[in-house]
Formats: sequence, C-alpha cells, structure tokens
Amino acid sequence: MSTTSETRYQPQEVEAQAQQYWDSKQSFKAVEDSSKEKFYCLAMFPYPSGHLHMGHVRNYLIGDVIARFQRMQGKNVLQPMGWDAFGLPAENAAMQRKTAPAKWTWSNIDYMRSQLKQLGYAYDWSRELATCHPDYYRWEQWFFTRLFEKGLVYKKEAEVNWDPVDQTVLANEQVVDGRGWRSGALVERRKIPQWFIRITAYAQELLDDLDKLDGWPEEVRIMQANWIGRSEGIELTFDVEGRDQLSVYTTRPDTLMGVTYVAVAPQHPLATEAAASNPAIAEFVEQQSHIKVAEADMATMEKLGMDTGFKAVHPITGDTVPIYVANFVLMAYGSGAVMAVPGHDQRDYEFAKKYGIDIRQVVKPASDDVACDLTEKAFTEKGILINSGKFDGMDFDQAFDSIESWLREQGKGEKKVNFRLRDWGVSRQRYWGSPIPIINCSDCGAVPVPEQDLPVILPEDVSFTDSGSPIKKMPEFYQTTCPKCGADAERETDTFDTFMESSWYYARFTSADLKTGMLDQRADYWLPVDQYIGGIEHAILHLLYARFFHKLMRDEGLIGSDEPFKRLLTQGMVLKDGTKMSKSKGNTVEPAVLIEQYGADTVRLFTMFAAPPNQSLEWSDSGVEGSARFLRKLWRTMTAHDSSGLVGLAGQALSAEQKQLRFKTHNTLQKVTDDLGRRQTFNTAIAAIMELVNAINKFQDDTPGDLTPSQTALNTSIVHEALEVVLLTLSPIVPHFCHVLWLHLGHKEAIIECPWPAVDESALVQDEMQLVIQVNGKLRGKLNVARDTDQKTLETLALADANVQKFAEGKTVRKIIVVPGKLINIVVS
RNA sequence: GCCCGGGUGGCGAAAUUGGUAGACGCAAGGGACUUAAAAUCCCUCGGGGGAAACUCCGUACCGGUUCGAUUCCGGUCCCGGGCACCA
Repeated sequence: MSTTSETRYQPQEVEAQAQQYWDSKQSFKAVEDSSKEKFYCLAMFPYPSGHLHMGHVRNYLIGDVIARFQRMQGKNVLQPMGWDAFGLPAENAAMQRKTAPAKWTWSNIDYMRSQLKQLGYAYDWSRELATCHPDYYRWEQWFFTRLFEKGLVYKKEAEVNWDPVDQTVLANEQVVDGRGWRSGALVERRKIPQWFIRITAYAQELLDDLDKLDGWPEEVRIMQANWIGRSEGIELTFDVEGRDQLSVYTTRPDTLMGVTYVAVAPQHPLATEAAASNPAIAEFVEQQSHIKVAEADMATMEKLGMDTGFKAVHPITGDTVPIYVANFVLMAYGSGAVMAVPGHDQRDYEFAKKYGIDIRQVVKPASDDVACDLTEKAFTEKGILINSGKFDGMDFDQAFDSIESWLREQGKGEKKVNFRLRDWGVSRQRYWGSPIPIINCSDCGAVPVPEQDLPVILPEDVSFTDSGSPIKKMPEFYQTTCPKCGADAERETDTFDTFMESSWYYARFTSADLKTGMLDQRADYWLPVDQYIGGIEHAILHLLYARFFHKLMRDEGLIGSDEPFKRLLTQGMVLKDGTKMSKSKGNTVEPAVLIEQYGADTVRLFTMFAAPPNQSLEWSDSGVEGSARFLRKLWRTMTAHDSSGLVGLAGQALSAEQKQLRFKTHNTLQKVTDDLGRRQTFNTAIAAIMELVNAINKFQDDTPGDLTPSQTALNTSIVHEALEVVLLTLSPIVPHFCHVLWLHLGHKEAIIECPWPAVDESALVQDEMQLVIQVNGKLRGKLNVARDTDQKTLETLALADANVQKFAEGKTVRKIIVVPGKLINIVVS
C-alpha cells in the first residue's frame, strides 16, 4: 500500500483510531509469563483531588514512555494505575461542599480516570485499585494485626497540635503561624496515646541496603542516610541532687570536661517539677507548648531557656553544673536531655553567651594554622584535649576510648549506636482513613481484631462537620465486645496515616484481585518494581516507609526480595512563569483544554521535550505550539512519502549524500536508544529525532529532479529506512501518531507489536573525522583527516596550520597533547 | 536552623568520563509566497571590535587545581525540595 497524496494531521481522529485498536486487542493487559523477562514500571499513584494537573501528566508520561520503550525491548511489561484515595483534602471538601468524603472521592476518581484514558497511557486497567476500598485496606488492617502479634507495634503517648476552639487535632499544614487555620486559635501541644510501628528496629538494614540501590539517584540515598542518621557515641548519666539520674547521649565525649550546663526539654519531668514551684518557669513551659509539632519550627525559633535551679553532678569531676530548661531540646529525641559544651558547640555557645554561663575550652586545634578564638565562636572541629586532666594530649579517638572505658568502669556510661530515625506514628485522629483494627477492653487491654472479623469497615454515609471525626461520635461504630473475653469494649476510632496505604500498593498491583490474602505468588514474579517514578518531594518519607514495609512483608513471608524499587527516577516540578503551578496563583494549565486544542500527542511531545525529567519544567504555550508544528510537518513528510518499489540497501554502492543520511539514521538510533534506556533524557532523544527529520527533509530537497528510476528507488529506500526509524523511536512518546503513520508506510502489523530496531554498524563507519586544534587550550583551527591518521602526522598537520603558527610565533612548543578522535592541543610559552 | 538539589543567550535547554560552550526548540528581526490573513518556506540571531578573515570577553559571584574547567576542589550569594500529621 502506498500513496503520494498528503493528508492533514487530525489528532482527534488519529488518537481515537489508535486507542480503539489498543482497547480491542487488550494490548496492555499484563499476564505473568515465566518465559519472558518481566518489567514492572510504576509511577506514584495520584491522590484523587478532582482533576489531573500537569505534574500528574508529566509523571505518568515519563512512566509511559519507559514502559513502551521496554515493551519494544521485548520485555513483559506491567504498568498499573490506582488511587491513593484516603486523606485530608476529602475531609476539607466534605465540609465545603457538604458531601461525604467517599462520594466526593469516587466521583473524582471517575473523572481523573477518563482524563488518563485520553492521554493514551498504556495501563493494565484490570488491576486498578483504590486504597479507600475495603478490599484494599482490609489487608493493611490484617497486616497490622500480624505486626501486633510480633511486637512490632506499640502504643505510647505522643504530642499533637490541638485546636482548643475546634476541639480537633490539626495537621502541621493546618497550623499557620502557630494558629489553627480555621479557628485562628493558638494551638497547644497535647499528648495523646497513639500507635507506633518499630521502624527503628530496621534502621541499620534500611541504612545498609541503600548501598544496593545503585539504580537510585545519589542525592536520594544521601538524604535517606542522613535521615536515618546513624551515629556512634556514648550514653552517660549525670546524677541530680535529690532526683532521678539524667541520661544524655553525646557523639563528642572528648568534650565532656567542657560541660558547663545540662539542658532538658520543656516537657521533661524535671522541667515540670521546676514549673510547679516557680511561676516564671511555669509560664515559660506554657509558652513553649504553643509551638507546633514540626522540626523546622523548633529549629528556626529563638533559642530560649531558664535555670531550673536543679544541679547535675559531672560524672568525672563531681562538680555541679546548672540544669536549664531549653526550647531547643526535643523530648521525642533521645532522653529529652542534653549535655552542653559551649566551648565546642555553636548552639551551646550562643546559649551560654546569652545566659552568662561559663565557656570552657577543652580541645585545641591539632595544628597551628587552624583558627580558634573562643571569644568569637565555638571551636567545633576535632583536635587535641587540654584542661581535661588525665585525658590531656589525647586526640579524638584516644579520648573517646579512654573516656568511654573510664565511664563504663564507673557504671556511668557506655558506647551506644544512636539513630536519628524515630518510630513511625501511624495513628490519626481523622475520619477519612482506614480504621485501626484494635479493640480496647478494660480487662484485656488492646486486642487486635481477629482475622475473620476483618475488615473493620469505615462507615461512609456520614455527615461531616468541622468538629472532629464522625466515627468518634458513632456508638454503632465503636461499641463492640472484646474478642478475648466477650465483655463490652470499644474500637479504636483513630485511622491509619495514609502513608500506610502508599507503602504497599505497588505490591498489591501484582495480586489486585486476590480475595483470600494480601499477596500471592504473582508478587514474586513482578517484584521488585523495575522502574519507579515520582516527585523528589517523596525522597524521604514515602520512599523510606515503602522500603520498610517491603522488609516487613518479606519477614512475614509474603515476598522474597529485600527492596521494593530497583531503579528510581525523581521527577521535577511543573512551573509556569517561574513558580509552581497552583490554583491559588492562577497559573494552571488544564490538560483537558490542551488535549482538545492540540491532541494528546502534542501534549506528550512537549512535556517530554521541554526539560530532562528530573529537572523542573517551565510550561510554555508557544513551546506547545512548536511541538504541534513539528508533528504537522512530520505528518506531511510521512504522508507524501511513496513506499512502493523499495530496494534492499545491503551491498549497494552509495553516494556521499546517501551514506551521510544512513549515518545520521543509525547514529540517531544509537543515541535515542541510549537516551531512552540508560540516560532517561527524553528531551535529548527528541532533539536527536528532530535533527534526523531535518536531515531527511534536506536530503529530499537536495535530490536532483533528473534521476533514473533505479536511482530514485535507492533514494526512496534510504529515506524509507530513515522514516521507519523516526516512527519506531518516536512511538513511545507519541504513540497514536506513530500507530497511524506506521500503517500508512505499508505495514500490516501495528507498531505497538514491533520490536525496537537494530543499529546497522556498517552505516556508522566513516572514513574522515574532524579534529579541533588548540593552542594553550584555546580553539585555533579545525582539521579534516582520515580516520587512521597517526599521531605524528596529526602533530605535523596541526603545527602547519596558519593560525597555529600565528599564535605560536616567537614561542617554544613545550608539549603536544593529542586526544584521539577529538583534539590536538599545542602548549607553547 | 539542618539535610539534598539547582543557577549556561531574550526564553526552555544541550555539551554523556575534564577536551569545539549554546545542539534541538521557542520568541524576535528580515525576506519569499498570497488581494489579504492563516499556514508554509528561506536567512539572521550570546556581548564587544572588525568590511571580512578573524579576534577579545562570556556558563551566578570570588579563589584554586589543570596543557585545557559549564564539568573537579574551597568559599559566598540567590532559588527550589524535605524536616516525621499535605500527599
């Protein structure tokens, strides 16, 4: 089949045709097949907030291009989609619109699903899941009860932001400048009992296994390692006159002799006791309770403290030092108390200056050229001990060991590995989440809901107001009996942190229809995910929780692998006019409007072309126009091409121009293969294909009109080869466009079934090469020479260059550096 | 405050392992076609000097290493992400 008549590019028709074909063939349904290499490609599932935004479009495009590329590499590809459907926005929408969170969520899902379908993503929709469905969260509840039995979960008091007017717990996001975002009331920290999962029991493994993740960006691994924050130090005790001992942890025991005070958190028992008898301290502690529960707020506020009047006894000297209550000490971290060494810690230094506390130098620089002036600032580097009695003269390592063994012999301390990582608090005092499957019995305590009683279904027909979770006011929900003793008991009315759902959805996609368990053997066929894609904002929390959950599932015998995500691509934000697209800034772009105007393929092309995937993308309306122009132009070239009477290219004697086009074709193919596979720089792949299209058009424009039929057939065949490479390499990016044009080029088989083309190495052989000539590293000339020219000849030719002689005149040639295939640098002086 | 990124023409970007800075695209200017518009095609396009050949400067800023630095090292400034209850 062939044609010589051009047709106009009509994206709506083209996209309908391609999508109908894929639907009718169920092209993207993934079936486990042990004879094929699998590829599991996953982009972070969306929160169904209402409609897709460009960040979603970009995220899923990156995944789709990778999935389609891997399919062409012969892999058995799974690419699923689902909904991270529990969360705070549904509750806010429920209040604003007076609809139940469930109803709002499900209608958002319906709309967003239709948007995804318009964009032509190659999803296996048969595996779709939504985390708010009982079929999903029942297994999360079941898993939590398994962890309960293993002692990996526990309940303890932890602080939340409390809005005293609305009588609700607020998320950090809902606290603005220390006040509730609706009520405007000053928030209070309040302690309530909450469930925790022991992620700290896996801290070392989570840290160690980062080394295995060589498919992850280095910065994400570094961020996770710093977050886990392993340190080696000493835990030691200070006696307190007439009170319990204080335990503190330090990574700098070498500075122990420089301790001039001890500081405790405002929530520490000693602070509470001091406040009871001292109104000024009571007021200070009260003030500190209005700071929201966020580290950033703690760390940026002014460092304040007060002397409690209690004295701590230095474990070595026996001297007493004051105990301060200080707002920079975190109760949740370690013991809620720290030893302070103003001479060698900058924060302690500033605090000591402010409150007139002694500053004592006990470490001096190891060499004279390091500055150390304690009247200016603390000396925080490691050095040599002074003013430290028998430890004088020791370096850090010697002092660490000597002080550790001294303390250990006295029973006052020992070496300890510490992690910054804290256990994962999973209780939320909210409605729109999975109920925590625990029953509280006055006799038996916390009892997990037995498996046969799961799931604990969240009532969906509720009226939602701003005064807290409706299920906390529904006796029909929380009144029950104890599974152990049968007495009247109450369910937990807290729900899970939504990070719970997003920590294992990737695994559930492999067994999405399973009614009898969380996962089955299909999990080990597909897992781990080969390529995971999502925003860099998830670099720590989501990705760390998912890694942790994977190890928990492994230890439950559900899966065999250690890590969930083999390769990770962190996507940049979509910006317009230099800032993040958002409704409040009014700079959003509606995917639906764009698709209607240009078609999905133009949106796909521009989005992938405008920036590399890990960088932020600046949206540009005229850039979209340019992508549409490229597709129109290419459509014309393709439809004008006559693919009848093609001849084989093997063994043909080709002209220089013909060789050049074949070189460009196969050179482009080689580059695009590398860009899409190894480098994942889709923007440069598209640029290279554009160059090839330009070369094809130029080749055709330059072809003389008076050719013999056999010359014409040869030219047409070379162009045809190039056009096929263009369509095949472009097909993961603009799949509808390529689907229709591929048939137009005379193929019976759909392009979606075609393998990735192979590079013809013989087309890449060139006889000549261009070298750059430099004098002292500056470009002074160029040289066209045969590929096999030897170094001596190259040097001679370079020195003979007129411009080189001009710059070398009156100077001596010191050295000639030849970089094979690249340049010749002549060093003169 | 702490941890992690980023900064290159008018704009989005490219330069893959230290080797030709600005590929590809957008915008702009000039021209062709057209009664006109749209569409399309051709040319120019970092700054200074020069008729041109060519040359000097230029990758946030300051300094260093190197024959050679957008790339490596030290410091500074600005922008972005995260900081455990936004997802």
